[in-house]
Amino acid sequence: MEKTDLKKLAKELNLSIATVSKALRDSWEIKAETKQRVRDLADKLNYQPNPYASSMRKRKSQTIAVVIPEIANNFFSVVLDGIQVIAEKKGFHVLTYLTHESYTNEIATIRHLQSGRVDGVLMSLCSDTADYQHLVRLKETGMPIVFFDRIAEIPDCPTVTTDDYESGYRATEHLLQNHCKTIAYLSLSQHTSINRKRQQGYIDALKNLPAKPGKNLAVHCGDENGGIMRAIKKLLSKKNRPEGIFASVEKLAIATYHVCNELKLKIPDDLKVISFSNLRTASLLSPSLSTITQPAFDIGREACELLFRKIEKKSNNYMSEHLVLKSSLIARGSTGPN
Amino acid sequence: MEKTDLKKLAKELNLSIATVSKALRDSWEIKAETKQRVRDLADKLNYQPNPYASSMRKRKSQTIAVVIPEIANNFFSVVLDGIQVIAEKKGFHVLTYLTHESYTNEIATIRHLQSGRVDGVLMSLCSDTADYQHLVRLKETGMPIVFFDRIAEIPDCPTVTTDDYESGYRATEHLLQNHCKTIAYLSLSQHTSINRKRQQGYIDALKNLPAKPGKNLAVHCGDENGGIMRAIKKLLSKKNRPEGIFASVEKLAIATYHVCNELKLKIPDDLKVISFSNLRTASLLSPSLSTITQPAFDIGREACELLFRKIEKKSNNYMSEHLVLKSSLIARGSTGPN
DNA sequence: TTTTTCATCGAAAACGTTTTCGAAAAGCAG
DNA sequence: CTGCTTTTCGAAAACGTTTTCGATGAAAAA
Repeated sequence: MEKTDLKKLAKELNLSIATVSKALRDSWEIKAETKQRVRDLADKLNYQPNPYASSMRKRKSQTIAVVIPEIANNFFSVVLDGIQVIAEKKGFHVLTYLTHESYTNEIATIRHLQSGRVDGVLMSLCSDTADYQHLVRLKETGMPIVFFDRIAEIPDCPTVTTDDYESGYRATEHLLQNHCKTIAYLSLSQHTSINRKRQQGYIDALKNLPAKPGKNLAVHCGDENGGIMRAIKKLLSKKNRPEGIFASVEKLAIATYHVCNELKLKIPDDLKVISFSNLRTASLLSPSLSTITQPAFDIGREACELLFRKIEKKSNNYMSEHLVLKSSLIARGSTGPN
Repeated sequence: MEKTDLKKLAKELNLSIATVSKALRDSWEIKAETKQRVRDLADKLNYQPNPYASSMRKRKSQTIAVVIPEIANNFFSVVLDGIQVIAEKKGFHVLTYLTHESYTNEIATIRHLQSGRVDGVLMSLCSDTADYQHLVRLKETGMPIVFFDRIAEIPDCPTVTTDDYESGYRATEHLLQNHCKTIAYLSLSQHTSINRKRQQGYIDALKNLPAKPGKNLAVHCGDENGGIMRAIKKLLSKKNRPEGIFASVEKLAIATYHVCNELKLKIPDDLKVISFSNLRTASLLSPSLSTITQPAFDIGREACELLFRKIEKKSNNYMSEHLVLKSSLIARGSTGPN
């Protein structure tokens, strides 16, 4: 069976293409009976309008792009889930692009997105993106962009984040309350917006402590596996190793667990650990992992809804919105007193 | 800055649209010097060809669709990673659709895919899909489809799976060797292809045991959270509860852990557990979880490469290929003797 | 010189929609 | 029967490419 298009329907029905098109879009200029005839045949021949022809004519693609550093990561995959739910509800299609934490990949992807393939972009920066030129250019073409989690500080760009400063503060405070005298802060890179905020929360929490632990131990581990393990092992092998670890991303907490196994360090006795994480199995780990958990699904939902607000009324020049959702600190065994 | 198209470039360069188009595609009919002039201006004006116009004219979209039951799941997100890597290498774009384990969603999605929005489809069925009509119809339009993991038994459709029967057999055998007298098999649904194979492996392993444990305890839990927990709790509350659990998907193992916590059952003393799973934290769980781990990334890669072989030479009518990758059984604490 | 080839380009027709605008027919008032 | 509105439809132009085919002039062959 050949694909059926408007022309075929028109010929079959002795109507013009224009009439068939309008009938299918339920236009008022078409008689009810004609509409029915058209719909019946369209159903019978399983007519599906060609989205590319339609997109070209209407100059909109009914498609959005999601650009994220990685997908094999609970946080991002749950965010994506939230995005998909909203997009589907709006009848939009979702193209996903992975930068794999590579700045050059990010630039190439963003550059491609100028083509008009999508009507809007949802994005989280890769860890070493420090320059926003490519994003500014994309924005200047009129493309609606909403950043989430790892945001770019660009004027008039809506963002969805969590209360990273407060969470960083609370996590550090939590470790201090559990009698850690020295606390190391682990991150992938110092460039990201969230890292700056989380780390600032960490620093300020340390400052406010009456008995200052003094040292500001911030370790930037890079984003590839070998480097991470090495950095952590080095940190934990020092004679004056920290008593607490605050991991700014899940991956670092997992690595810490593995290093502790290797070095025969017992959590939480020898080392207490807390981490930003969306692991659904956090409570089942040995020991269970204390986490600051971000509302990933809601981040996706909200970011997507924000984007659609931009897409639907281009004319909104009221201030760009910055949504901040709350993370929750869940204390578990890895920071426990026992 | 307005978007630049071929017309604009042509006018600027005093050339025809045709010439500009051909120059950009490096056609032999265009003088080298002209090509350079065109490319220079295109770069300067940041020209990006309109993909929809191009797709319409060339009647191919450079896009593939991935249809999966869920994304917030380590297995599927890693598969997606593998797919994306290959697709990007080929210069293709990836549309993802989630069925959320809903058959009606699946039908609607597949129906939409008849529109020609994509050049090929990679798919894993949702758990209660028992009828393949919609897929057969899509295939009959000439759309290349490759199934992975949860496959549809359709003639001439390539598939990528793992050795589910053997793995089911080995997992059961492993529990038997660790002295489980009764073993329950947990699955979401009895409909899926993989479930049939895994369960058959389980059944056959039980049969071959000299001292037959007799009972074939297969429990189909459904796919929503409440039901799963309830089914497992009921199973483990019976006085003659099984000594071993073989979970056919990760989600069921996690639920089992939680139920055991609730019922104060100790793994592996009171109950041994093994599960199909791609959890990266399996070794860090309490106790560490014995798993049959599928090569998710490779499944994605291979499925995508198979799809591209179909897409590139439509004329391949040699037998459809069925790739079977090996899963690996990793024995850990949850089936341990201690 | 005339004819033939070659190199380089442009005109125009697609691809399948959507939309504007005008035409025809039908209804209605006068 | 005339003039007017209303209803229903179709012709045709766009959207931005790609591609076929013919045109042009220059170089090569006769």
